[in-house]
Amino acid sequence: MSRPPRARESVLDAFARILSDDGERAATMDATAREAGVSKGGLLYHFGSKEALEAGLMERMEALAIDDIEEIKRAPEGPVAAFMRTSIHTGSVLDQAIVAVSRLAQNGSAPAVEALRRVRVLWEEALRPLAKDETALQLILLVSDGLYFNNALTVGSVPGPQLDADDIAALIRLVEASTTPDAAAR
Amino acid sequence: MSRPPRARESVLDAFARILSDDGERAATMDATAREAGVSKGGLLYHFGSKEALEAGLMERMEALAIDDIEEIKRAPEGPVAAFMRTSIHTGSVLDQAIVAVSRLAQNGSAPAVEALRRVRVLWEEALRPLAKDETALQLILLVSDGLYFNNALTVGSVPGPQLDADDIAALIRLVEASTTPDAAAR
DNA sequence: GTCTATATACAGATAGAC
DNA sequence: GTCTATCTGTATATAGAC
Repeated sequence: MSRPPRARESVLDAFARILSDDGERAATMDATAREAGVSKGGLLYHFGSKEALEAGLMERMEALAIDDIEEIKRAPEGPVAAFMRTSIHTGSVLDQAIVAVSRLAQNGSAPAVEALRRVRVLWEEALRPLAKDETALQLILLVSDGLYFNNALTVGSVPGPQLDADDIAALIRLVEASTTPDAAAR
Repeated sequence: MSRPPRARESVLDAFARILSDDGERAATMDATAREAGVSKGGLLYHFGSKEALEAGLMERMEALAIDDIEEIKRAPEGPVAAFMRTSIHTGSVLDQAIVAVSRLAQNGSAPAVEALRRVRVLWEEALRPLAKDETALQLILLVSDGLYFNNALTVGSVPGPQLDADDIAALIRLVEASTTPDAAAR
């Protein structure tokens, strides 16, 4: 838990940004080094291979997800609403990390698929006590996945389908009404 | 509308299969030619560039989607249930084409993003008359997107989270109850 | 229409100077 | 710790034979 070197963090920032904004093909070690302001040799001092760089990103994503789940549990609007609200593109570091890792997963990285699945299980466990049954729980998670999928399609300068704040609020009310046992009693 | 050459179709089959099963990085022109049983030169006779190959795949996806929507409209179980059921991984050619194009979209292909958006609009238009309001319509589409996202994460031999037939049936009932005006009257 | 051979560019990774 | 220079493999694309 010692503070990590600044250059190492800059490299991870750059790698996540390029993966999420421009896609996996663009996220070369060369482009990552340039964006981070270091040379390719400098990058390779901190991450000895592309695989190691990807592993570093996944580790960061899981740490951010664990923090996020603790925040969501204490959210005044309730965990379900907070979870859904943070599933739209907020531009948060966690958001970016999840989209970045999902790009790796979709290009054949088994460790990335496993890391995403672990995070999904953490969310399931946090939200299960609030859902009226397993089907309701899956509905909440699938809507969140759908929001992420739409975020993830937005590459380069072409925006995907967008929902505004009112749309999201209405969607959260509908999902809560369908999935939580005491929705009518609120 | 003349019948397309067999070799051309084989190439598109192979390209879609590799994109969907192994990811964008694996879907090289070399691997596609090998899988289709033609040489690289042979492939390049039908598709003069990678861009042309991608465009060919998108055209096929949109044609399949248009057919699929007509089928869904006439489904005995109702369009919403039929739409959701075909959103899980059925291994259909349309399924494979959509996952394949979404891999291109997530690697920076603007035409792929636009093609997927056009298909999404077709689904919206087909399902809108059945949803009680716009929020309900978006819920249906987002759950479908979520199912696709989970399919899409399944690369190589690592399976993503899976729902069995009973889970899907329960999910369809819950979504229909939340989104269609006459659900109680059934 | 389909093939082989080849040109050009760029990826990941190594060696070794500073 | 960070750099430059370089090796090796592989991607897209072209040229031209059959």
